[in-house]
Order: sequence, then C-alpha cells, then structure tokens
Amino acid sequence: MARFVDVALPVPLDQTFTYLTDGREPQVGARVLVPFSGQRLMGVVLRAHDEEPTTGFELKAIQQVLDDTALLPPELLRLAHWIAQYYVAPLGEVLRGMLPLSAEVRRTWLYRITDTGRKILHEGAEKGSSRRSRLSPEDQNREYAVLNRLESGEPTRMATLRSATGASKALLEGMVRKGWLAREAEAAERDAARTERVIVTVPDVRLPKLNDNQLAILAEMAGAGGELSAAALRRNLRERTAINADGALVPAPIPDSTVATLIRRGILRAEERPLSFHLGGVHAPGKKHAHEHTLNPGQQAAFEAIHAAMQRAAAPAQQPADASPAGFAPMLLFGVTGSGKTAVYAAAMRSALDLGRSALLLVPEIGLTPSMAGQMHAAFGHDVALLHSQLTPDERAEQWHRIRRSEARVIIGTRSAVFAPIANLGLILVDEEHDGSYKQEETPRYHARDVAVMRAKLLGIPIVLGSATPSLESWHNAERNRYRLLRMDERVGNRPLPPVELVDMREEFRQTGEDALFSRELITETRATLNRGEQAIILLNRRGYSYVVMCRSCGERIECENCAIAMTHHRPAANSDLHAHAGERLECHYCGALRRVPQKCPHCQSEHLYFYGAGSQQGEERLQAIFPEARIGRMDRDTVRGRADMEHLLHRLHAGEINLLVGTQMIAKGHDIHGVTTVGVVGCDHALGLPDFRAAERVFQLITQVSGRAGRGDAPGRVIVQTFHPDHYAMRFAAMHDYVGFADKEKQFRRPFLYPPFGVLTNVLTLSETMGEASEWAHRLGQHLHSAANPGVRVLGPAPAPVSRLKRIFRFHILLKADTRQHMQAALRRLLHFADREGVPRRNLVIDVDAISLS
DNA sequence: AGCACGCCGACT
DNA sequence: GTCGGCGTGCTC
Repeated sequence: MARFVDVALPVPLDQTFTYLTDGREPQVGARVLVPFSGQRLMGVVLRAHDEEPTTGFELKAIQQVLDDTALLPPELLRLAHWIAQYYVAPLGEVLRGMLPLSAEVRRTWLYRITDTGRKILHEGAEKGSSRRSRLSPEDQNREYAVLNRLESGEPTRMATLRSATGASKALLEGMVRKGWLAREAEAAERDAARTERVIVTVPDVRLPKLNDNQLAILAEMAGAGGELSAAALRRNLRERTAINADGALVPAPIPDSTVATLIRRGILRAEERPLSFHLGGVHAPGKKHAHEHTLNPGQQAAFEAIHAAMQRAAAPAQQPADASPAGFAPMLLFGVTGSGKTAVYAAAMRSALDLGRSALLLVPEIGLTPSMAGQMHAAFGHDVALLHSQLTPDERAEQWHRIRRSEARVIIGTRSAVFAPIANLGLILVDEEHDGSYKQEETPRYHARDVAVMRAKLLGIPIVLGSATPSLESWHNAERNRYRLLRMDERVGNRPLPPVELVDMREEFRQTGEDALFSRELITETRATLNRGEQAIILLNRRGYSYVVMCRSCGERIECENCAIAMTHHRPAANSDLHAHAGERLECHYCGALRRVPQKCPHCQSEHLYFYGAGSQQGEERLQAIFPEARIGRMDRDTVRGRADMEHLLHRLHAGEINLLVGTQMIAKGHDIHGVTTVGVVGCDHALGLPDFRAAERVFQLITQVSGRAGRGDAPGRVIVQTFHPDHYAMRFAAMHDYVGFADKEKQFRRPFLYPPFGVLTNVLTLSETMGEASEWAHRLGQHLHSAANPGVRVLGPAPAPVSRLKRIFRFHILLKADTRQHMQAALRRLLHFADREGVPRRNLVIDVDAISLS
C-alpha cells in the first residue's frame, strides 16, 4: 500500500503535488479531491509511491477518491505528458481538458449565518440600516436580505442566495470578511457520484407465461443488447408503435408499470450505474444499411493501403513493448476535391470494426459539415458516438461514457475528441487535416492533428490525414517519406475538375471605369447558370455589410473601443423573419462589441462618413438587385448560428429552393451539392497582403476548396475568381489545380526564413491592460532571447501584435524560429525561468507552440 | 489560477 | 480605531 500519491492539479504551475493516501490508495488515472491553498481542488493521480518527499512541507491528505478505477487510461496519461511537454503547458490543465466538463467537481459554496451575523441582523432591525457602512443603500438592503434568508441556520448555496437576494459574489465575500457569514465548500459527492437507473435482462432465467406487453418489453431489451437506461426504456415504450389489423402503423404505448412487474418477477433487474449513457441527440436510424460504397480504383488503392497497415498493426508485435511501436503508420491521403475521401474513411472504419477495433474520425467542425456525421451515422448506426462543441455538458458526458464503455466504436468528433477514452483503438482519421480549427487557441494550445499523430504513435496504429490541400507541414512529411502518400487524383465518376478563370479586377476597372463588386464575366456566367436551372455559389469572405467605416475628412477608421480593429457595418436583415433583432449597427468581429452607427466622425466631428468594402450581407443585396428572380441564400455566421440553421440552409440548397448562394468561407467546407455548376470568388485576395507567412497558403486552400464545390453533379462546373493579384503564385496555381506546384513554390519562400515546415515556430505574447507594461515585458523577454545563448533559435521582434489590442488588453509578441524541437523547447524553458525571475506573471504570457494564427 | 496576508488610506 | 482596497507570494 503506497503512502503517497502525486496529483496533477488544474493550476498554471508546472509541477505535481504530493499527498498522503491515508490508507485509501486511489488508482493511477483516478480523480481525487485534495485540499490546496485553502481550496478544494479536483486532480488526477499520476503516481502512487513510498518516497518521502524531501521538501520540508507538512503533507496534507487526499480528501476523497472520486473514481474506483482509472478514469484516464495509461495511454491517455502518456499522451497528456507529451502535450504538457511539447506545448509547454501545465500538466494539470492538459488533463482537465481531456475530461468532460461534468467530470469536474463544481465549486459551489455554501453560506451560513454566524452569531455576529445574527447580532447585526437584530440590531439592524432595531436601528434601521447601519449608517456605519460605506455601502450603497441598495447593497445594505441586500446584506440585510441575505442575513434574513440565512437566519434559520440552514446553509444555502451561493447561486441560490444570489438569485434570491440580488447580492453579488463580492458582497457575500465582504460579509464573510466582516464575520457575519461563514462559507464552506459544498460536499462533492453529489456531482462525483451521479448515478442512473439501468434496466438489465437477467440472464438464464426460466420464463414464466408472459402477456403481449411483457413479451414486447423483453424484445425491446433484447434489441438493445439486454441493457437500457430506465429513462430510455420508458421513452421507447411510450413511443412504441404497432401494426394493427388494417396494416396501419398505430401508437401502442406500454405502461411503465409493466416493467416494474417484470422486475418484481425477477426477469429484469434495475441497477444504479454511475452516469447515464443513453443516445442523447443522436437519432436512432430506422435502417442500418452498411453503405457498401463501390470504390473506384483510386479509392480502392487508398483503402487497401490503409487496410494493410491495420492488419500489420493488428499482428502480434515482434519487438518488446518498449520498442518503437511497430504498427504506427502515418499516411497522407491527398485527394482532390470530389475524389470521395469520405467513402474511403467509411470503408476503412468498417474494416477496423471487422478487425475488432474501434476507429476515430476527427473533423474540423461538425456544425459546418452535417452531412459527414449523417453519412457515418447511416453507415454505422448505433456504433457511432458524436463529440462536438455544440453538445450540452450532459450530452457530452453521455457520449464520453458510452465511448469509455466501448458501447460506441466509431467515434466522430471535433478537436477535443482526440482525447476520447477509446478502448482498443485501431485507426485514426483526420479529415481536412489542414484546417486551422484543429488548433486550440487557449491553454493548452494543442493541434489536434498533431496530437492524433502522437496518439497513433503511442498506440502503434495507422493514422490517415486527409485533404485536398494538405498543410505544408504534412506535405513535407510525405515528401520526406515520414508519411506514406496516398493520392487520389481523379474525381468520383471521372468528373473533371472545373476550369478556373482569373478575372483581373484592375483591368475590369480600366475597361468599365466602375468600381463594381461583381465583374461582367461573373454576372454573365451566373445569369447563364441560373437560366439553365443550375445553381451558383459566390464566396465573399467578409461578413457584414461594409467592413470599413472611414471619415472622409480626417481619414480615421472607426475602431472598436476594446480592440485595435476596424468595426464592421451591419444592416438590419432585409427579410428579418430570422433575426429580427439585428438592427443597423457596427460590430467588432473580435470581441463582439456593438455600437450605433455614428452620425459624425468621433475624431473630427465631420459628417462625411464613408462606408466601403462589401461583405456578404451587401453581396446578397447587390445580387438580388442584379438577379431579381434568383432565389438567394446567404451562409455566414450571421445567418448560421447553430447546426440547425446550417442543415436548414443545406436542405433548401439540395431541394433547389435556393439557386444562388452567397457566403463566407463556410460555404467552402465540404458540402456536396450536385446542382452547383458555377462558383464565384469575390475579394478573397486581400488576405494576400496580411503580415502572415501562411497568407498565400490560406488563399490557395480557400480558392481550391471553394472551387471544389463546382461540378460535383452531372453538369460540368466552372469557377471565376476575381482578383487584384492575378499574377500571384497562389492564384495561378489554384487556377491550375496544381497543389504540388504551389507547395514547391511556397517552400522556396519559407526555407530560407526557417518558417514551418523547415523550422519550428513559436509565438510568444505578452498581455497587459497597459500598453507600457505589455511593451516593457516583451522587450525584456526579447533582450533575454537575443542575448542568451539559444543555439539554433532565431528571434523576431518584439513588436506590437498584429491585433495590438484585444478586449482591452494590449498585446506584444515575439516570434521564435528554431531548427529543431529540442532547441525550441530548451529556449522556451529558459524563457519561462527568466520571466519568472523578472516577475512577469505567467498568466500575462502566452506561449503558442506551432502557432497557426499570428494575430 | 485562487487565496491569505499585510500594508495603507479613508472614514467614523 | 475599523473597514476595505490592492500588491505580494505561496500552494503538497
């Protein structure tokens, strides 16, 4: 029996803490509650041992063990260690990010009245409100209300107290400090031990004579594998249908009491199980058609390569366990848009299941590609678990527990699904691996694609990264044979890739003398498309109406109060049935701040304000004016709030209710709409001017992806790209569908500057409410970096961050580039030590390893 | 990150 | 005096 455990806690400290076990020895990977600096925190046990710590601390004992078994298996603990190390993040915070929110112990406080409080209450009642207090009369009244409420002596939750009395947290804390109230942490058992009633079929029981309803229940249970949550069973019975004598489907509910009868007779059993796992949010499929896609030769070849890798991984390992895992097989599936990657994924996951393994499919954003989830659900039915950001915490916990119990063996999810507790994982797929949304923009700032590769490596299993426009990092790995390259150069059904035409907007202006949003070519082509009864998509990659509001007199742009960002003008929605509240306003797209459209320039009081730069909203309006007959839809963050909006819009597109779609980059995301033959790209090359070494890559990806929406049906497609930079290589190669050409050219620019994939990049930000402080810290860190011996590391900056102020916080940054990971990590550790010595608070320092967004 | 502790200014 | 604001330093 170990005497000590090392526990990782969710605090920004780069260490674990040792506690006494006091006889209760939790498993490694289990959660515990521990006292910590006057708080009670949930942590994860990382080690049990008997080594007396050398520090002179008086050790504290763990307060409670929350799990009997490891909540996180050793594999995920190792992955967490790797992330903490690689991304220079505190281990405790990494672990917290791996568990569903519900695994956290809610920190609520209970308040209780003290004797002093009682005295104050009664004196106050005699004398009226205390004039000694400097609080506002309102707050005095609230204090009085709080005391009154607690008078009975019953401890009350903070949330209850606040809503009952209107007291703020600060006010309550003030009362604690005055000694009127006492505060205690609520016992955590309630959250930790949430259970659910599960109905189980008792095996091998001799069945007595049963009536129809009872038999129907047993059939229902058998269909569910002999186990169902009581709630799910009740729902199924209530919604049960039967076929009556006329052959019609009629409701045939069975009363809940029948279940109770069966339990009483010992045929079913009720059990209390920790946490629920019913199929929340997922529609049970009516039929389970396995989607036996016929793969074309390209798809078949890719599938066979993946299948072979899985078989190799499944073969018993030749090496001892600690050798580099033999089955690890990273592959880059480079398939042009429309080449049918999804069918390859489905086939690969099917064969993983056939080999008795589970499979994980990561997707950028489920809400934006509902069809992917739908197809997989159709193919795998109840075997699918979905994990994405739009689940409620409860739903997420359900899915998480289903996965943990191996009730779902095909897991589809966004970024954090890479941590899903999948037993017997045999295959990982990362769809659209180039997508920036795989990068978490908060601590720990991990990249789910890279974590997935590491997880596959730790497990010794194959991983497939799929894209039509691979990130240069992955492409580079494929070129160096670190990843096996699987190419699919043909579209499904031998459909051609659409020809792409570049329209030089400078020339357009010279010829027409007009600063038009849409070129003549695009208008002509769109008209022809609509006349043929086909559909067109136009990408206008800015949302809002006008994205700059400028003063004609002084030249100032209207900026957000909180951010160094120009505000975007939004008009009230024309057909405001959907979002009626959206009035004329200016909006900051970084912090969400809104303000009225000013009549005068805030700087010089001039009345000559000038709105320019058309966003998607204006695009829609202009298109409606040009094509009054068109049925126009708009797809951007203003019209698509949740998954339901997206599904609704896509449904209308598929049904042909919409024949002209305008929108931001979300229209480029993998939608497969067969009627679309024309794609227009309007004003997406402003991004080429951004101070970001990935600008060209992003523009290339966006044009290629949106072009891929054209010609996926029987009619051939066509793409028109309006640009002010028709000679830019990103434009030219995108127009030729030449990814490899683009990658070669792009590498020429990156190699000499040690930008990824040739070097390792880290963005270091200093944050402060004052510009002086942020700047000073950045400069001190910069000096240290420039002076300290950091072999193989190049330092750029410090400089104000591209967005120099965000949500009232000033930001400076330093860019580090290193030749190797080792050099980068050594430099970062030294930097952290230096910052610590210099008194730069850790929370004002952001270290973004492999930064994707440099703004 | 939170939290305690301690110094200091404002107000009774 | 007492209260509350905020800077500093620590947390097994």
